Amino acid sequence: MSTERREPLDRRRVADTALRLLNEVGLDGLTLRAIARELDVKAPALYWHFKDKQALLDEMATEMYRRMVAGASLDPADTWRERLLKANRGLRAALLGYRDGAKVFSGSRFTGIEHAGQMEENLRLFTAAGFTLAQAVRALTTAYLYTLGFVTEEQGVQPLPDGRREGYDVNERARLMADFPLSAQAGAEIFEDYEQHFEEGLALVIEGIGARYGVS
Amino acid sequence: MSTERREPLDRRRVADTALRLLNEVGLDGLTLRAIARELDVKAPALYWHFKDKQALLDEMATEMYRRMVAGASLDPADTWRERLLKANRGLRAALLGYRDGAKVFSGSRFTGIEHAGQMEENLRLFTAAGFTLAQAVRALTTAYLYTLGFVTEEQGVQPLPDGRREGYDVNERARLMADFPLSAQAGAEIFEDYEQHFEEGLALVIEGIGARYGVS
DNA sequence: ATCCTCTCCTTAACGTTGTTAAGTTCCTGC
DNA sequence: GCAGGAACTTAACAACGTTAAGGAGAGGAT
Repeated sequence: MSTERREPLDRRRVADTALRLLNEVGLDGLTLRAIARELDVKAPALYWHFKDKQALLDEMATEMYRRMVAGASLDPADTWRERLLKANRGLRAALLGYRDGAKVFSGSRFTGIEHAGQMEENLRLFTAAGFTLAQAVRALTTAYLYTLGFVTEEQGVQPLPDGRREGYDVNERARLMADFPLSAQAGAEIFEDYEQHFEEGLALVIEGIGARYGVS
Repeated sequence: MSTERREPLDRRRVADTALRLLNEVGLDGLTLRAIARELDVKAPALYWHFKDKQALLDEMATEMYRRMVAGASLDPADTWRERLLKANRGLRAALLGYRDGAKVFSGSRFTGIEHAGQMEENLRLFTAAGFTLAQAVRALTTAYLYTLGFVTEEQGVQPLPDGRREGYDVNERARLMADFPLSAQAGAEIFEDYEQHFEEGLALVIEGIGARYGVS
């Protein structure tokens, strides 16, 4: 009777399974018991590999980042503008790839220092393009924080790729805001077409970097 | 023996107390039982005023916003640049005023439409300054999302006004990153002097708005 | 062969959490 | 004096993160 022993878990496999489950049940439904069940193991077993749930979430965030980097085609010959566009579009896509992706990501910390590779590459490209190190850091983080804020808000309104959480019907909203004509009219500008609005905001940030730091 | 009856709670008073408690115990410690205790009431009593905990958090976010608006000195004669500076500095200060303020804020939704007043004012100022409505919305939200992302990250590293969460010692970090010289050197640019770095990023966004939309 | 030790997991349990159901008290209008 | 609603309490539930204790199996040393 099936004496075959499952081979031991490791942090990566756990994080991998947890990320898959995240898309099915969301962050609220992501309990240690549910993750353990998926791995054919009991919940306390996870404590052999992680000191607590936050450590598991940290590993999930790190794994998200690994996949993002792996899926990115970063050409060392990119201009800094292209790099900023690619990196932040890639980040947004990566976060949107998971339910509550932005929340998990921004609530966690990377395990290890793998992420430094990508950062180093970016800083190298920017300094080579004429930025001081301080300017490079400011440019990259400002765009990064904008993207993180954007997707956080986006996923707050649209937790799932399809469908919209209740309370954000644009017509209903406009009716309530009859006394605030501009705000009412702005509804479409806020709650529709996130793709294009993200691009526009990112363009603003990039434009600002070019203008303020005088780098073309 | 003290036949005096406490006068009934209301949503505002509950949210007010919860916000005060938030600063003492943080979001994790903010349980319904703790809030109720503070109000000299049992936990289920809160369900008379709120349908669930999220509704209470929503009211807290709304109250945070109310206070922010009340504490802001928005001159209708502001230039759009001054307005963006004031509004976003004010937002950051408001969020930093509470432990986990950014998390509570971005995880919640406003109750009612009070917030539309401020928004209307901003849109009016921007359109009067020559922005189209779409541009005005994009300018305001881009800055808003940057600020939200910034403070979220800031409070992730520095949950309390003083002291720093473990794992972010800048020297230790630099040692680990010996193989990534630029990243190592960038540590100070990332984890020190949030005040100034916030200002610099905000300046970038504002500069981008001016440049891209051709409004001086 | 026997014993030891280390890895990896299970069983059982603890305290706490958000939430619901049912009952209680007090005030108001008729 | 009675009905009814408003504003609570008491009691309980299932589920959660986490800990303590122990057990199965592999590998090496004696």
